[in-house]
Amino acid sequence: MYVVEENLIMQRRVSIKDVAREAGVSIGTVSNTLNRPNLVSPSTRSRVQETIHALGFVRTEGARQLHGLPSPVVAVVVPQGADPFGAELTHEVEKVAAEISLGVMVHSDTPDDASRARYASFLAAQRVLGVVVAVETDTDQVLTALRDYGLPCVTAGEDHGASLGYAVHTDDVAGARTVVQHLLQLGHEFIAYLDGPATQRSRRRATGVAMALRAPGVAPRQELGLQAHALTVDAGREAARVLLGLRQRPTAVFCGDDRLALGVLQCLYEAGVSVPEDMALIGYGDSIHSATAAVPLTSVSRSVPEIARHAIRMLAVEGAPHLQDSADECAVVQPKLVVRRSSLRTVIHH
Amino acid sequence: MYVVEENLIMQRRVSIKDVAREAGVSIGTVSNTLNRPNLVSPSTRSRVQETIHALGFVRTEGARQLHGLPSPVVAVVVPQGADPFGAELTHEVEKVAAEISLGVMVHSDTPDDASRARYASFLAAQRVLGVVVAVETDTDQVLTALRDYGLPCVTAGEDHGASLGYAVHTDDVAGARTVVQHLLQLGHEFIAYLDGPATQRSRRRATGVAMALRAPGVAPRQELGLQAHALTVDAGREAARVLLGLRQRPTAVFCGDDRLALGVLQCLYEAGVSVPEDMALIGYGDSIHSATAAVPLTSVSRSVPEIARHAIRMLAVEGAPHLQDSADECAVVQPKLVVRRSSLRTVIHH
DNA sequence: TTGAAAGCGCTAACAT
DNA sequence: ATGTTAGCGCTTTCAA
Repeated sequence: MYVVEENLIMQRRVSIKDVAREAGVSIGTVSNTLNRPNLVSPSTRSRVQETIHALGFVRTEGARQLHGLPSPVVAVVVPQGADPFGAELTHEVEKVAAEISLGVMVHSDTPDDASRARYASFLAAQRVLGVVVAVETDTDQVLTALRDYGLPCVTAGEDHGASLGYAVHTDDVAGARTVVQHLLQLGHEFIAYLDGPATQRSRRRATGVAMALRAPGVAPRQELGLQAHALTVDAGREAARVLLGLRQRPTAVFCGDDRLALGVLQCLYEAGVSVPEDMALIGYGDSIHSATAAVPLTSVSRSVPEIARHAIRMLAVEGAPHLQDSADECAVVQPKLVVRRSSLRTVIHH
Repeated sequence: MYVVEENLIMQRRVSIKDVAREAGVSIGTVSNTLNRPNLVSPSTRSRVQETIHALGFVRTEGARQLHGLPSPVVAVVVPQGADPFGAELTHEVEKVAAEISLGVMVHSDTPDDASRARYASFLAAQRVLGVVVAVETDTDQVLTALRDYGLPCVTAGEDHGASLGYAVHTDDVAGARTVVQHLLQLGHEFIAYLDGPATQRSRRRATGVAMALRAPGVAPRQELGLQAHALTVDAGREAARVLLGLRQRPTAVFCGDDRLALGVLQCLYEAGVSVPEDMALIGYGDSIHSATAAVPLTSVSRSVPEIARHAIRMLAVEGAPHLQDSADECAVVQPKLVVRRSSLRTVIHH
């Protein structure tokens, strides 16, 4: 208490020295109390701890790092603008990181080399443990920028192309296949599949769709593939107009992204087409939008919490290079179909 | 180049010393080149800069802080779980922070003192410049925890109670009033107002609603106040059922939160009540959900980018205590009504 | 314009 | 079990 007041006036931080002086021990003992308590006698230990508490001492992380100790911080890079996946991943990474006392920095990616170099060097200066990269496009450029500064990276959610390294993503083939299997079980005879511009992920979804449709025992049915110009609500709405203009309309629409599905839903609402009665609608990603849509959307969960857990684990491994020469690792998590009202044939009132 | 290879093998970081040796100058000169380039002769300066580049040298922020330099990092504390406002604010804070080369750490708040103390001490150890607090409830407890560790705080969006300090929020009285004025202009005769549990913010909205309805020149009309048990989609859906059970239904519903409005929309959709034809619907917050809802929602934007800008400015001021004795500051930003289809009397097809 | 040197808060090796 | 001490990478006087 006595010294606290002094500090309030002097505006000087309480350092390990102050604790040492006040507790009548050396700074080495204070450091030991902090880092290797078992080396300190119980009586001294508790006295030091009390002093620490009384003075409100908090370690300066910066000073620890000078001794090569890893900084307890990871970074997440997400696309600029509203991105449900990026937001959810950030949140989940933060939760996992907190469990092992790691902090999380966020950076949004601007698609330009200069700004990438800027945040990469910033993170390098902060000596962060590693970076979780969750950008939707340009993944390779982002990875290159970060690795230029020697930052350990793990790609989350998106595909990395040629550049190898740690990565964790969802099994989109399985995800898409499950959706179509679900629709087939419901007896749909005409299924439309709407996805965005070709990416590794959309190609995997297309594969899954095809696998389900061509599976042995599945009778051939009507199908239609549509490509939206982007993974946005607007693009989804536009695509839906095409759908509604058809001579014969599909009885179910599977969208490769929740945002597309939301756009489709907007269009159907305006046109007075009921979901799921007139048309079933399924999204992908199980973003925050799925459950809160006017008609709660059946969607495929990418298991973001699992992705986050893998990512942090990989970074922790990189941080402590046990097997420096171990091969590049890539984890794949299984998606989960979340069935909601938008694909139910019989309307259930809860 | 030569030394780079060595470092790759030795796994040792390039320090200011290496640069000095390689460039044939003292470390003081390197430091000056970095921080006060004008004190260094052009020729030396460029030679040092080249060496820095060649060696891939990046300053260790931690070492700088030992000299009392402020850490270029701010933190944001948001509620745990999906919170559209928290997510948007984090994103906007990050954007503003990046402009002045500040990094951003995120922490989600768990409503328990121990975990609050944990992240507060973590942030204190990181010597962050300050903390933007954007929690929905328990604001005072969070502020107390952070201030216990001497962290400069600014409350964003939510109200702080007794505890003073920097704060920035939206003028909710004006926001709510604008909504009701909008509905009155559209000729609505029976307006329902649905909000969550009483908070300072909901009380301000109620005031705004009352002001608009009791304004001089406004003829008395039918009105109805409803209170949902929480600001969630589910709570909104439940409340909407009450609304639909009424002998006479309101022609417009104003919700104190977008999530409530989404719930109402779900219920109306199931019941076959068209928005806006049968019932106008307005939300609050202009979250990501507003524009993407099946019927794009008219809502009140809280001007999150402005809030973020104020918050960062306040933190920067705290960081550099010019006027230590200046009074506690509180900024209020004006909300904006964003009109979308859900409140349009005539349906416009785009 | 530059270099030398002290010291920031802390850890860890070493001495006692 | 505890104290002493040499740095870690950097900034910042102070001298030259």
